[in-house]
Amino acid sequence: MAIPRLMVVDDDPEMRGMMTQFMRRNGFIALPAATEAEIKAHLENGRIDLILLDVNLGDENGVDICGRLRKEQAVPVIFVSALSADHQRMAGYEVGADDYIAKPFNPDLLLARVRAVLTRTQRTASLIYRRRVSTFTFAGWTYDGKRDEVLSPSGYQVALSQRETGLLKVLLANPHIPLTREEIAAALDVTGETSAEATGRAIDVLVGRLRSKIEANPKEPKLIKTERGVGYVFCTDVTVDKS
Amino acid sequence: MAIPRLMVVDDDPEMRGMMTQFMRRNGFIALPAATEAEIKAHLENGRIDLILLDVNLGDENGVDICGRLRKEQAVPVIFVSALSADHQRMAGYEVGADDYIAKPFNPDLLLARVRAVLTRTQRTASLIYRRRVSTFTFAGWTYDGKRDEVLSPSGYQVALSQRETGLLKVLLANPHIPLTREEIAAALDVTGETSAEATGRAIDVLVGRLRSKIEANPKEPKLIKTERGVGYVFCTDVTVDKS
DNA sequence: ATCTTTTGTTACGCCCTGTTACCTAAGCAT
DNA sequence: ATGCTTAGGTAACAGGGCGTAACAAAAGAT
Repeated sequence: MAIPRLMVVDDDPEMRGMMTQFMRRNGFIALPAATEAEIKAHLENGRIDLILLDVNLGDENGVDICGRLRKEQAVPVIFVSALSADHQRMAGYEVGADDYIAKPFNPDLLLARVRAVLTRTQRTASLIYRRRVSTFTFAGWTYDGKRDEVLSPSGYQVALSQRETGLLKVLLANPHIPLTREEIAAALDVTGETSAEATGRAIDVLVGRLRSKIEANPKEPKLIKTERGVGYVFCTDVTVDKS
Repeated sequence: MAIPRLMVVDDDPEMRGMMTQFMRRNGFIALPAATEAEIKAHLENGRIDLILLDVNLGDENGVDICGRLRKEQAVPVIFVSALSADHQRMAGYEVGADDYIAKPFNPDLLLARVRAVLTRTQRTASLIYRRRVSTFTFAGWTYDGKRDEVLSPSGYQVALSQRETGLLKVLLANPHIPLTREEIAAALDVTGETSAEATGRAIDVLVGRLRSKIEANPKEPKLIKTERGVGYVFCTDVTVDKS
């Protein structure tokens, strides 16, 4: 994909310049901004893949700005703060920040988080538009990419519901990558398996149903593992035979 | 196909700009408009594939405008409204809106709806104007494009009713594309097989009858699949031998 | 006019899917 | 270890979508 375009928002000129330079030196396009007006200007002037947002912007509050941004468009935001107090962290997450990092930060850690958020959002995007018909193989199982059924290692046909197939597709597209329930729900909605906003424990139940069909022992899942506090991972290699 | 050209109609400059930018960033051509005059100007200056229309346009009412637009030309319209009241929603649909979304909206959801409407209208258009007489082959079956019968893979003649033939034509014209019951009904009426507005479960029954004639095992359809909550798909490649 | 064929409607039942509730397992502090 | 708290598994339930048999209405055919 194209070079990621970041926006660095900080009212302290020195910090702002430092971070901008740092991100540029590491291969990103970085645009500095100090005020909400500048943020908006940048957002209107071109694609922005990620915002590094200082929590403390003098008169303006970064958390509030983030809240407003997230209501309008889905730009990923990483909070940067000099105050590593936990309640701040919480406030940030509730508004919909994608991550949080405290000043002074380890530059490598910042890079890692930025890349993580970028690949995460990229992932969902790639997931959404992936519609190719291919045959997938995992742990002896086969899925032909279109039918609502899988072939077990012993060659048995196992019928899946549409929703289960959708979940399987999402997992197959993201092997070894832990997916949150929100990501799964979003992918299922957009890929058009069915509509319906995911509320409550729907994903848990769905995972359970799929496990009961493709796991040898659903009590001890080998394919779809639970990442406690995070979500689910499909922890098997997947080979794709394009057709 | 060409890049879709959208028109964003909203009297709030901020909202208008934001939505315009957002659609542009996602690969569309987006033209902002605030008044009915601007709408008309844009419509006259070039092709418009879809209008995102704010319901509340100060003095003018979006619903009224939509009604006038639809009388003149068949531009798809998605309503955007800050008021998610149901009667508003209904009013929108009755005028002929193609979809409806409430502010503040999930950007991904908006994108999904826009894409859905665009492919839907593109599809029906191709469906309506396809009238050529050709011979179609699918999964060993043959349909000569005019008679009310098909030849089975083993060469048997299977008589179809007019309505069943119409459904088959619609499906043949749209392989691998899920069609809603409304789309099917509309296509059946427009292609002139018979008239009659589709009410209730007519399409379901019709699909069932066609399945019983051309599916080896109607209980496990291989040709006409059900897309739960959506409609039906003809999931077989179709070859067309022009005559 | 009567019979036959086509086509839409209704009703019933099955299956899919999200919600709820309860229980167990995993952390965590003491 | 023991008890407490919370996340996750899952059975049971409910609502709704879909297949389809049976009926009714409409259109031809004889």
